[in-house]
Amino acid sequence: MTECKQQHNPEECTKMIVPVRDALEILNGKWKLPIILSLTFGAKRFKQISKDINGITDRMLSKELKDLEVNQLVKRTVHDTFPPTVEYAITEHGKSLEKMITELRNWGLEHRKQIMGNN
Amino acid sequence: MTECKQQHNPEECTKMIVPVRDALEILNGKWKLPIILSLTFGAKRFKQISKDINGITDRMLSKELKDLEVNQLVKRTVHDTFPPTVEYAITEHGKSLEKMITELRNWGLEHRKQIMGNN
DNA sequence: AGTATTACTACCCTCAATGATAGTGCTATA
DNA sequence: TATAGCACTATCATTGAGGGTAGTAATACT
Repeated sequence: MTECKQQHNPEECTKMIVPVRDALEILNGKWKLPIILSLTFGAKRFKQISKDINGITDRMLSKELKDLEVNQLVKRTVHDTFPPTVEYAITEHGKSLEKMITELRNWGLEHRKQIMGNN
Repeated sequence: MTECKQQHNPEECTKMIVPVRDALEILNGKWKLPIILSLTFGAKRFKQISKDINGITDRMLSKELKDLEVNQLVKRTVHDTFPPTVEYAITEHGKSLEKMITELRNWGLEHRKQIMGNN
């Protein structure tokens, strides 16, 4: 971490923030990270993902999967069986989110403890 | 990481997702992580933060700071000088987000490279 | 006298995110 | 026969995130 104190170089700080905002733009909304996490446990089909993620609607899942595909985080594969089955898998690039999601998850667990404690 | 394969134990996966969703609920929106990152470089005043974060309006900054305060990620201190100055600082609990934000930031930088490459 | 700064609050508005519900074409199962 | 599952798509409605503009009380600068 470089320095970015109030009195020093405020523009440094602005620059640090940019890639965070980039990332947030790709991963925005309630559902993208849960979907990615679900797929880190193996390729899955549409209905399977929707069962993993409590409360997501088909409409949202469909849309979010499309977004993730466009951003190369998820790969969609159609198998030409009868009936055709569709499988979603995480890409290498998607896997690079694993560490970050783990940190987020741990923080979520910590936060719950923290809030419980301070009542 | 415990196992959570399609054929094995789908409920495991659901459980893994819960704390991620908890975290996302606290940190949602475009602005909270940028604000926290800005404050990891030292306590700052309102206008200073708004200068660090390009594009945020006073209205949003005010609201997000309030949210962060409620969730004990940011501490607000009023100094009774004339005129009174208000200082925002990150809490210990807020600091526990640092690793996660660093991971997110690195991913943001990686992602930019990735997307540039595949055109 | 006029303008700027600080740390906001109030009001109004728009649009994107999300939710609810239903439908489709096909197959498998009871 | 009918019921259910799959992988969606379409339509409609709602909500909330976020933006635009303005105002305020106090002081400080020019």
